[in-house]
Amino acid sequence: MDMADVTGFADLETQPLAALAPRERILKTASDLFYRFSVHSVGIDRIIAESGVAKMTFYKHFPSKADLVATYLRHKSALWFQMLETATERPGLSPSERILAIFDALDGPFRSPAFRGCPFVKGMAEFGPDADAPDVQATITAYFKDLHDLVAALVEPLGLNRPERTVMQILSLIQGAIVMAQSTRDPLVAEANRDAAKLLIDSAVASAGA
Amino acid sequence: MDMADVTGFADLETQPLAALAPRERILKTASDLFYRFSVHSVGIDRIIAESGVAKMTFYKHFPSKADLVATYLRHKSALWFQMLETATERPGLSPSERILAIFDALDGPFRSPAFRGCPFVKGMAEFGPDADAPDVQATITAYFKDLHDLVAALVEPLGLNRPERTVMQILSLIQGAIVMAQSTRDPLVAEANRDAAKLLIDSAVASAGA
DNA sequence: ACCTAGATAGACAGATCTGTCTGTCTTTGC
DNA sequence: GCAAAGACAGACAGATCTGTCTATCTAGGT
Repeated sequence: MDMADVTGFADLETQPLAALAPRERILKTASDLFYRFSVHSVGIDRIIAESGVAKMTFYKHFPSKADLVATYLRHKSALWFQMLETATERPGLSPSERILAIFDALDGPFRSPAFRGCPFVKGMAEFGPDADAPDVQATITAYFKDLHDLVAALVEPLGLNRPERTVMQILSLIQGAIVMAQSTRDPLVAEANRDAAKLLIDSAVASAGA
Repeated sequence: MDMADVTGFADLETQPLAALAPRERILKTASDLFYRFSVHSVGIDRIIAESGVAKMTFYKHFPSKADLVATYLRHKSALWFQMLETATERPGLSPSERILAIFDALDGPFRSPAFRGCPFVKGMAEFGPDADAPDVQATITAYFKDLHDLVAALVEPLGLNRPERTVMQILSLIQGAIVMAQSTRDPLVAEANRDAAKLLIDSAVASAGA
């Protein structure tokens, strides 16, 4: 699936800020600030100022802050799944290796000093089920469903007896790795959890073959 | 370690709200609201109103909101470690079973409709390394260190070759379970991760014995 | 050259947030 | 029964937040 068609963000990550069109400049600035400081800590005025845009221009492109937040999360989701798909769809990998490729892909981000954890776990913290922001909540819910479906699709070819159980364990190792990478900055988290996942998969495959 | 001495919260969880002294009433109200809606979403005025306390009384007991937030987190930490210690120190458990007891202890909270994830992961989301709230950040950092130390102490008697690696994997399964329990409400997360932990532990013990 | 669409700067309204202050009432110890 | 300490209600200040509005400027298409 080509996310660029859906989001229209193009290569927003590599362009210099000043060269971007207003809408992309706003989104990139907001994305950086939201991820770094949390959504509630960053006001519209700051995003306006740092993206060098007029207030009316902002509200022309994003009808409300909630709208910008939802767009920010969809943007993060698109980039993240793009990375995951690149890693897992590499040709020549066995079904098991495709799953483990997720943990290899995590290693780079974990080592980045800008890494601040999972935007969607952070999103749940700020916009939980009791919040009043349906768009944002729907985006977060969709992310977790999509990640589940991706892992489920990778587990399916293993032909396990209880695939959902293994899917849940793999997802736990992924989410757990992200939390651990954020709280301790230990660079070995990704590798340690990769090995844990391998053990789980091998064991599940072995008992399915019996 | 007796947390009650350190925190002085006593049995704040079971008393009816009106019977509590002002300080405890404030803390219980704030704790519920912060956990449910996030810290930044709940203003002092709301805490004042719902705890039925005067504003001056509030500021007499808590010099600032940041102070209340740090106290809230220390309170949550104390309760959580109390539960963990009760579960893991039960007599008659083998070293491995003590570790697995953590996942058994998670099962109850996961099934509670009031469950909203880990207060400290949420805390990191709102008060990350770039925030300006040293007390709160220190409390969060201390929590992750304490949890690490608790698991490390449980892993130590297993006599593994690379205990830190197993500690990290166990911690990942714990944090991952919490994230998964919050995002999906699947009641089987705790059990699935308990089994994953058992596999990891047995495998690590086996290769240490060799 | 002109006209239109969109960007710019910045004032403004209304709500909300933290924290301070005043003055009255209630409770408690002696 | 009384004095002292603490809790009460609520106004207030100053900052900040989202979102609206006006009025000017700039860039492109024809």
